Amino acid sequence: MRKEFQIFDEFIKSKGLRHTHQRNKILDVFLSSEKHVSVDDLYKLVKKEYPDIGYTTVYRTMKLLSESGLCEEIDFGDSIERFEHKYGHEHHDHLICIKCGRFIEVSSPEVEKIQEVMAKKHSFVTTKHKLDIFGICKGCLKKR
Amino acid sequence: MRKEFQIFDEFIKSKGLRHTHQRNKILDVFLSSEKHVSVDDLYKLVKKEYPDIGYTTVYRTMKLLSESGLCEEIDFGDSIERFEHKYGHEHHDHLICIKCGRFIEVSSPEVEKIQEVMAKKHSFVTTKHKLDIFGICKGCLKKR
DNA sequence: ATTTCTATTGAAAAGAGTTTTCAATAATAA
DNA sequence: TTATTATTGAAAACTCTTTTCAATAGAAAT
Repeated sequence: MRKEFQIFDEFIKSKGLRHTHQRNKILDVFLSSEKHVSVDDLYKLVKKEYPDIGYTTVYRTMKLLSESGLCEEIDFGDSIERFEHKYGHEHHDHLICIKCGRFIEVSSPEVEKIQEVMAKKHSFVTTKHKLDIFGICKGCLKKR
Repeated sequence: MRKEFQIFDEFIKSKGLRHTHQRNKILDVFLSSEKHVSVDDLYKLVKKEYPDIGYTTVYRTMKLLSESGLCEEIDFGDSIERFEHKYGHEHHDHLICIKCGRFIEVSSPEVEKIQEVMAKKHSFVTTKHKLDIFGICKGCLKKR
């Protein structure tokens, strides 16, 4: 059993919630999709394998997964909520193509430093940051 | 007359659009509010001075201002579209307080460098970036 | 000035995505 | 097995954004 299921089990227990087939199946489908999925994306994926699971349950389960720390709500500025895998994934930033919408996950330890410098300067206690770099990707450049 | 009105005039002309009282008044109110306003925020401000101007017109005028380069649509992740002054304002990043929602505009030339390094690494041609640093501000820290 | 043409306006409706409601059902403890 | 109550799914309600459409008002031509 993947570690993620244990984490979710513990979260469920600690909150006094209940185990359900739906929740397990939704977590399973989420884990097998290594992308940034919206509720609707995930609902469609879930539907393929488990047609009886409703949209609302997917929505609510994703909120629980967020709370449990297994995923994180991200925002690419298109007003659609997406969920990113969090367990076993280092913090990273995004390089987003404004032509095709594809993105690359990148790491830059330098940003951590900037975060700290800014924090000191303005007496903030910082918790996290989000850096999105926009541009045109290799593929889209070729197409021209 | 502020330079912004000239820019807007030129934009209007170049697009074959028309001058209207409403558009001028909305731009005027926007310029006098040095904050990040949502359409609704701005509508309420406009309403105070010009009660006959409708929400839709405010909405549409902000789209025009964005096109003309006088403002930029920004996104603090709360699914509300906000507009930031652009003319006469350097690019900056945000230090956002997760307690009170207030933010500080900060500059960090280092991020530009990171952007370029990332670009080269992944054969991207980058156009811009967006860095939001989250944390707890001075004021909120004191309140504890 | 007046007429003509058509961009603009504001109210209302439509969209799009998110969140809540509620009766039926299913998970857990007794 | 029974009792309790969290969960589910469909539908409705919300919230913010965008479009529609008939009436109005700019701007150009007369």
